[in-house]
Amino acid sequence: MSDAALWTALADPHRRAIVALLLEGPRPVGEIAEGCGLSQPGASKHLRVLREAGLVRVRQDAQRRVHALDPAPIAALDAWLAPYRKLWNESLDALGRRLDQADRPPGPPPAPKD
Amino acid sequence: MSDAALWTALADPHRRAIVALLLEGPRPVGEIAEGCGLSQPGASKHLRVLREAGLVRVRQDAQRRVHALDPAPIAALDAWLAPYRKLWNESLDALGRRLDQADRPPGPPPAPKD
DNA sequence: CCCTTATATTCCTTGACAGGAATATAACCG
DNA sequence: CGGTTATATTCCTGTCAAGGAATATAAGGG
Repeated sequence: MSDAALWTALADPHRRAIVALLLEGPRPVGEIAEGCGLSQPGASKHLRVLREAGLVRVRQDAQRRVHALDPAPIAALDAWLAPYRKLWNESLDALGRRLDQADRPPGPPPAPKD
Repeated sequence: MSDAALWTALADPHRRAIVALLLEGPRPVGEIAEGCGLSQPGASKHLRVLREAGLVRVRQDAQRRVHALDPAPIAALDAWLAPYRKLWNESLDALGRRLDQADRPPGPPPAPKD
């Protein structure tokens, strides 16, 4: 639930692989294990972490437990990212301006760079 | 540089704090340490990780080493996030539809979306 | 040059976590 | 109920990363 849990959940490459796999659709544990080259207990444990981070939800289907992505935490990540995205766009702008200048070397220097 | 380095760098809460602080502007190590409640060596070590992940770049100013965010990895994160964002938007749509239906239980189901 | 400031690195200890093997639990089927 | 499939949990072990203390390096100032 906490922000920290989300980050630590996604810090593991196997768990990112699981998440990527689940993007294609819900899957039972067995398929996830096979699809990611994990042992069954391994998959189970990773899924637990993902579940506790809220990234995944489970639906019981007979003996199978079908796991699916929960979009909410993704939104949280997106929100976290937002302020930085601004920074990134600004820097693209700056790059654009710099390339622009490169075309016409002479002229008044805009502002001291550093 | 690798994707993994980026995730593990951001997995640590102190490092996320540093990144958040640097969002407000470049800072020398000392200020970062103080601003995040870290020891000086602690800050130095975390900054190293961030640097190796490409999240931060350094400019030398006399004895001080001024650290600033590098926007590129943020863009990488954004790219990673993109496919999931679609999922998230779809789910918002679905929620909207469901609420819609709840208003008028009977009636012909709306046309398949896509 | 010595001294001070600013930062980096090393060493060490501790705690978290991943993976494997074995076992426990749960749901279904005859 | 006994057996079978599907999944979860436990125990153990090794690895790795974080934090603290001490020290090294670098740059500047008198």
